[in-house]
Amino acid sequence: MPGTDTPAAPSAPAHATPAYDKHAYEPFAVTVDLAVFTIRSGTLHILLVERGQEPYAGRWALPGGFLRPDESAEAAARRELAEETGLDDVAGLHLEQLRTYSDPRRDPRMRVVSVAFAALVPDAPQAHGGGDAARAAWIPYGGEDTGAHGPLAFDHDRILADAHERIGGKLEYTCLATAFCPPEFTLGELRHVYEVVWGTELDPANFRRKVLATPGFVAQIPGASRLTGGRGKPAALYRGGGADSLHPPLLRPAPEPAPTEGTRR
Amino acid sequence: MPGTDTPAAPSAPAHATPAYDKHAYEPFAVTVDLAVFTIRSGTLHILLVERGQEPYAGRWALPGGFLRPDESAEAAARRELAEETGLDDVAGLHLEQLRTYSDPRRDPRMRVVSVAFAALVPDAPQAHGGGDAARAAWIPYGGEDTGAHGPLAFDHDRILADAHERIGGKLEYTCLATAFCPPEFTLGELRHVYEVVWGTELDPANFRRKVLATPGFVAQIPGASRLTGGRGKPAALYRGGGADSLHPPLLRPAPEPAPTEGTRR
DNA sequence: CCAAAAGTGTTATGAATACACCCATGG
DNA sequence: CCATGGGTGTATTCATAACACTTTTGG
Repeated sequence: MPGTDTPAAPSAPAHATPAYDKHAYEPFAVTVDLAVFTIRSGTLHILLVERGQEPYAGRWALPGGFLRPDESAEAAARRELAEETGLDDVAGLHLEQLRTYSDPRRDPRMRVVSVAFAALVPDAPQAHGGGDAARAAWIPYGGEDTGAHGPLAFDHDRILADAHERIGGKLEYTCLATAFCPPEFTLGELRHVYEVVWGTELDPANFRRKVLATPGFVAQIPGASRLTGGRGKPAALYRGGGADSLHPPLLRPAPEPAPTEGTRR
Repeated sequence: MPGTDTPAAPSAPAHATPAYDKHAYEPFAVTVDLAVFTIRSGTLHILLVERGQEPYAGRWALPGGFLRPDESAEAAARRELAEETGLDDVAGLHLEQLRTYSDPRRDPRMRVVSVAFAALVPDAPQAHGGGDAARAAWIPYGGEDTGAHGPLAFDHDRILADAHERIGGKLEYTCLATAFCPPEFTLGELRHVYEVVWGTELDPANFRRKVLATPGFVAQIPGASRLTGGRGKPAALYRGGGADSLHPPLLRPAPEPAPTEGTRR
């Protein structure tokens, strides 16, 4: 392992320079798993595939696959993202490493270490057939309870929850929210991203001010405007502004009462 | 891969239930690498080991090692932490997964996927001999430039920089700083953690108020006080308060002038 | 007495909140 | 004309930053 030559690797000759004995150890499979979020019909959706085989046959699972011998986890994740969503412009999508799940018993078949990623897709393409045999679909995200998708296969409920938490947190101090939006969007749509991911309501006026006061968050498209939802005044259109960090941050409202414990502040 | 049974795994029979063909693929080695920080004589230090063999013989590297067949990356990291630091109470130390580094060419010898961790040690034990053959030592952290430790082996400069950035960020919105401190500490010492990690100076008065106003950040030890650095008034002693999140956050001062670009608000 | 650090107080500035209010559109 | 959402204005509240000042120690 890069780092040290420790006795932790049994029978690995510490002096072997060009290569270790590649088959001296029980092999690890390394995979990527993807939590792909989008907003469809006003709510948060997640891309899932239905498993055809045991274990967990019939359950929903996160899309994913093996690392190929010559690709990094990031490359594998982006490849899977393209395959599973059927999109072409995958290059521009937000894709971010979450963490690695390595419990020895997370897959009953063999030792599988999985690098999990979170991805955001602006406009969900059709449920799609997918490049793979497995059926893929956009499923409403369940949140705390496992919602419409029921318990997922393997440790994917955990991964999904971690991914949601990460995305929600990143909205606070980055301009990530625009990654959920089409190239041109209204401030109402941008606000809706926050509301859907956080599960809260935000004051439209204050949100507007905050976003506009942050240089580089959004840039207005001069003449353009669009009707949203039929009713109401046409809204000005914006593009992402190039910035990626948010100073000062846009903190989500604190989850009011501490459960069974002391006062806050 | 938990998730889908994709054709991404060549020659893996999709119907094989109890086990894949374990040796059908080029094996991946999975390791952990540790960025272990501490504060020694007032500055940030990092635990490094000196490499004895090629590649990168003579260079400093992050401590680390292989995952054993039956342990998770977290377990392996904690085991390595104990081995390399020589500490016993490793159970209570802060250890957090950073991310996974998987570039196909990051180790010239073979395919190595490494799960990196960041750890904090309150009082640095002696430089120690270490359980391993390699020499280990606490080296002053270099920051942007590679400082005293020179370029590290493999991609460890990158890992170390990522770890430092993560730690610095987490100080903002968690109570992590107490993990750098001994069980009993003064507010000046706690402030020093922030200053050393962030590389800035903080107003003692405001820092004090902020910390005390956050419920659960610290708890005063009634009668106790201690002299710090010889000079000055004796300071009250505190313990960690059990909370782990910081609401509202303690933001680090913005790095003053944007390099070549617009005004900041 | 002086330097240094702990600890207290005060003020000014800026941000977030919670509204009230007007505008433009579809029904 | 009314419901709906966009957009503007404003007052209150809260947090922070900046800095003056007192206290307690070692030299």
